[in-house]
Amino acid sequence: MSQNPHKKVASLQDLADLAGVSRATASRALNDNPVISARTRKKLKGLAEKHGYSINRRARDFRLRRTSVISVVFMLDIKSKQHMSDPFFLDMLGGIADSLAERDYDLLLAHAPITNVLELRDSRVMQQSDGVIFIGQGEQLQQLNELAKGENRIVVWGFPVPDRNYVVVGGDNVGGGYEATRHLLELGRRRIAFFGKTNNPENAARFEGYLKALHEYGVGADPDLKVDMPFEMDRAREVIIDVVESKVNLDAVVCVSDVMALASISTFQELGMRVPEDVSIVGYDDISLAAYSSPPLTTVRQNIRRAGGVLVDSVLRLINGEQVSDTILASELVVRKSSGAGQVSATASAPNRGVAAREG
Amino acid sequence: MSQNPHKKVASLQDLADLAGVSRATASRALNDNPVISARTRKKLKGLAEKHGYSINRRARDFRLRRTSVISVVFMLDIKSKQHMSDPFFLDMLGGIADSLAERDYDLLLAHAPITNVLELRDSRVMQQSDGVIFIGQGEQLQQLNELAKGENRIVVWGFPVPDRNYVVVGGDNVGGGYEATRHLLELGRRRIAFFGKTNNPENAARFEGYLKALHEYGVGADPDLKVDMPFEMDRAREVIIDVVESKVNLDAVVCVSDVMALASISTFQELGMRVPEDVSIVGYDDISLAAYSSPPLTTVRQNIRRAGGVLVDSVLRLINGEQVSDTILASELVVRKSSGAGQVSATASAPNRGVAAREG
DNA sequence: TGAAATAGCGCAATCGATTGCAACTATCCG
DNA sequence: CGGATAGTTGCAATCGATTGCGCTATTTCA
Repeated sequence: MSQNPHKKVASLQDLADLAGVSRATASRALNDNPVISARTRKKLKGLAEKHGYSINRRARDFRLRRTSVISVVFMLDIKSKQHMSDPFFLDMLGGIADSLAERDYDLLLAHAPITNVLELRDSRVMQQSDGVIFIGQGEQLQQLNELAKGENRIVVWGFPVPDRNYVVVGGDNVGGGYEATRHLLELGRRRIAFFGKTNNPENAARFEGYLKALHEYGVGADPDLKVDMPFEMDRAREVIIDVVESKVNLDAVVCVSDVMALASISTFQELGMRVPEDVSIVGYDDISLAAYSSPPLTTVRQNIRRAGGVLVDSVLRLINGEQVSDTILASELVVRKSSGAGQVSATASAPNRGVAAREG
Repeated sequence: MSQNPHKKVASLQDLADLAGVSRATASRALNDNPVISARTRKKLKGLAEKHGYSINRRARDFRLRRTSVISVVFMLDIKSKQHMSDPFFLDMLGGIADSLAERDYDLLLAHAPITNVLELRDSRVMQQSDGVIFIGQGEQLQQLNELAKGENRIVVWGFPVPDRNYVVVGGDNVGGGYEATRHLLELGRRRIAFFGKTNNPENAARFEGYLKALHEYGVGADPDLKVDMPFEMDRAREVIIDVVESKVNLDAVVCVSDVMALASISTFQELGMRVPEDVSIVGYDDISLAAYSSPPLTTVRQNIRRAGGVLVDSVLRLINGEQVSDTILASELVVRKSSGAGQVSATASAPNRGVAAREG
């Protein structure tokens, strides 16, 4: 009945009046300040509940000089489709958004200026948020590092390059590249190409894993088999066609993304090559379509949603003044067979969740 | 040299002191209040520029009792991959994020509670933002409408169902379904299936367009050809297999999404059917992979980024107290041929951008 | 029993802006 | 030359919370 009395309880003052105490007491009671007696606290919390009052986050943030906002910056141009259409990013964003919501933070979404990340310095991304998560390092390692200098609230999804001013959370790219390549080697392939630009540290690490596997199996690395793929799929196709027409001998491909792998499959098929009989392909990311391509795509899976959680966790701990160390999340090779049978997971590289000691 | 004088100019008061005026004057000057003389205004703006001062948005928002935040709610569960992995959503989100940034608004990302949208009522989505954009109506038309009741700051990407309490921006689903089907009819197909759940108004509209085209060509609609596809691709495959094994005669398929179309293609191929020789398929959305599948996918394209802009525009006008009417954005059939040649666009359905008169 | 310690709460300043109203200063005109 | 008018600017309240400090009772202990 009296669920909602006469006037709305909109502010702390209203609530305090209702309880016959001061605003200060009301504030302390709701915040579990131990200086307030249990009786008073209970009374105020009860009233708040009853009248559907909850404290005004904006006002509190204003008073406490914080924003309760974390910026998320995609380092890949959100306008051009270069990479953004990759479902990978949406999964990542979903993971981050959920984790932030749980911690009662808002999310400010942005994409990096293509020319220079430093332009962000005077933007809302840096000025109106408590912390920043970058997805990918892009090709601007220097500027990103410069931007992070002196700040202590920046976390980056990517690769732990030396001398950085930010905390890194990343997949095990070396391990992923290694497993992907090893899988092909185990299948008996020896002319294994690497498709992808290695001008960013993540792909470079995957390439390193690729080389490592080759070496381990005593297979020499042929420079012709390292193909610098553009992000845009139109142009990637052209490059593939070039490669095939130049008679480079190849029987397998490690791709830096599923999107590229799928595009490669269809290009090869159009050129009259059979997949996987003539050329066997491994992707990266395990996007949902990977399972339903023909043939189904074997790929390296990263636990993206979990990664989102770790990113959030790291940035919030940073803000909180804690020491935070980097995190490398394990990747997992997902092997799929054309047989149409189910999919089989195998070999996970070692997890390595480094957590620094917390200090009171 | 004197780029950055002694102490930081952090507040309006600092700036006012510097200029020898009051805080009030400083505020008015920066906000181009005409009551301030040009000389004073220029002086203050100059000082602000010189000292890198910009007004504190949080404080302003607090004073003005607004948030400068627009919530974006995905009506498809962001956790399960059901539909979320569809690149469609990321494109949409990108369009919205950019438009909001241009208008100096923040974005609060959320996904709808699966059980009941009404749970949002007491959440930050409704309470701590100035307006809300829903992406998709989900299957909760009633609750969504209930939630929107009395509010005047809600815009939904979807289908304009009758008696709604919100503004709708949507694609021309009837037109899209129609064009897709007509394309297949023109190819001589007559046993055209429709793959997709029609329990939401958008897909129902596409189905309506499908029926319309059939009717126009004098082809009867066979209930067996309307297949209620689950969102999850694993189960969708099973359904396709069922359909094929039940010997339903079909020579073409209209799919409600590209993801479903691509999964269908590979399933058909695995079952030994040739695409497009035996069965011709049309998708919906034109995700980037559509162009690079084998065979390349003919599909219906919606201008997603533009849609994002229109959504933002609509919700901001609503907040501003203006009258806003619904918008239906044209869709376009993108025809792709297996030949490997370029792609050809054809036939756009009529645009229909309804804009209500603005009132001073 | 009286002084000191403690518990519980209120006063009032503060965060950084906006804005109605009052006040002040030129300028203008009869 | 005096008052009216218009053009500028300042005063101070306000948005909704948090928090240092001080003030009363009440309890504790010698």
